[in-house]
Amino acid sequence: MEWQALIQAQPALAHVPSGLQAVAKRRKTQAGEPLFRQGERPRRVFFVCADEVRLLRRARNGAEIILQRSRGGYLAEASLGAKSYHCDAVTTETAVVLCFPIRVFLEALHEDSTFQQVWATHLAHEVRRLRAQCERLNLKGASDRIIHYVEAEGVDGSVTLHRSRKAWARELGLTHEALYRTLRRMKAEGTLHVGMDRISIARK
Amino acid sequence: MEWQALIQAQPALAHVPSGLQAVAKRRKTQAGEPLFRQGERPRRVFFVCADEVRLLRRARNGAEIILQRSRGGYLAEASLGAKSYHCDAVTTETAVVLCFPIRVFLEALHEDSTFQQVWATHLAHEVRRLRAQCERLNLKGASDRIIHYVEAEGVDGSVTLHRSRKAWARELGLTHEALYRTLRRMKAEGTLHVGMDRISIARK
DNA sequence: CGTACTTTTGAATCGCATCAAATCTGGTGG
DNA sequence: CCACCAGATTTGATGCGATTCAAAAGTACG
Repeated sequence: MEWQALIQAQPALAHVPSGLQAVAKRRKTQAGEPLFRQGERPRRVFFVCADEVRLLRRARNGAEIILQRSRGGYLAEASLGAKSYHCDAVTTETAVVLCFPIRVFLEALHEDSTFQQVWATHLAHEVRRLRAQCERLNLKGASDRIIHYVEAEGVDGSVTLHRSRKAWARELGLTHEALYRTLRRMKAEGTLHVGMDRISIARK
Repeated sequence: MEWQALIQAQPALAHVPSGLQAVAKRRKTQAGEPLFRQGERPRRVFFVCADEVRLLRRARNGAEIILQRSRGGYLAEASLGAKSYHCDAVTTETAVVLCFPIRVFLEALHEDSTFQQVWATHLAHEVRRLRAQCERLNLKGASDRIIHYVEAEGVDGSVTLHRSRKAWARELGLTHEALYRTLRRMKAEGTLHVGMDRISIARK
């Protein structure tokens, strides 16, 4: 497995100890293939490299309750101390994931204090990011969410978008139509500077 | 400081090593008092015991960007590895917080492997909870959010609410009016069983 | 008993989702 | 090179549902 390229594409994989790298396995899944099921004893930790994996529960009324949609990053971090998975993990498309045996992962955390610290830092950053996103999603107006995103995720009132606007819209909890329209309006109002992939808030 | 009572009220404070307990200080703040400011070097980690503390940034256009509203729990976990705070922390009312010196906190994490593990587990659970909440807030309908909440936060299609419905509405990203109305409608439809503080989803 | 807050219901408004469709883009293969 | 296709981008018209404003009744607490 070519870890150089992996880390290049996924910075969150940096600092994974070599012993853990050695036992990690890449896996390409079929669409709808389950990675694990609710109630099973956790045996692996996953990292989503491409496409999408969903954590979900089946509600009593038949509905699918999506707990998380992951398109990159660690999956089910909480399964590291848990006795059993508390939800299902299924791929919506052909997904590419890394599989780490939980036992080795825990050993690595326990023995490698650097990795331990990197892991805690990773989790803390994730917590911060998610809390900001929750606050953002609590805003009702589309323009409020856009401004919040730029101020919270960007630097000095300016962000670079690395993905399509459609994907951005989904992260903002808006339809792409609403995002396009609001961007146009804010640009016209002079509230926002909109470049190809650079969005800035007009100062005052 | 009576830690027994504290842990009783705030389970997240369990497993804090005695050495760290010893140097923690309780602090009652005035309304609007800043705990720290953006750019400062982190010196303390905080735990909100009562009332509310907000993390925010000042946007260039003058708006206050709320990154997090905390009404209980650790605050600014990410400041543990950071060179500087990346936002302001201000109290909206008279708040009660615990202050831990960061240096001692880091030492405790480094030397006490149990605490280290408890901390990582705490962060992982927080990540899981927050991801579920983000998915929930992406749902457009009020009833969808209610069902999602019950299935994700409850057990076997049933939750016990420990706070007022008004507070619940805010967590769901709804006005309290919308929540009351939707609960009434779902109860009438037979979708939901609504008790005093117990909400259950009708099975099929 | 009065005050502050939650709970509950009503009516009107507004903004986003939805449906629809045209244009533009990058990539694939003939 | 051009034809073609899938996906992103952009704009329009419509409807629904949550917000907003308003107000009344219930509840906890000193």
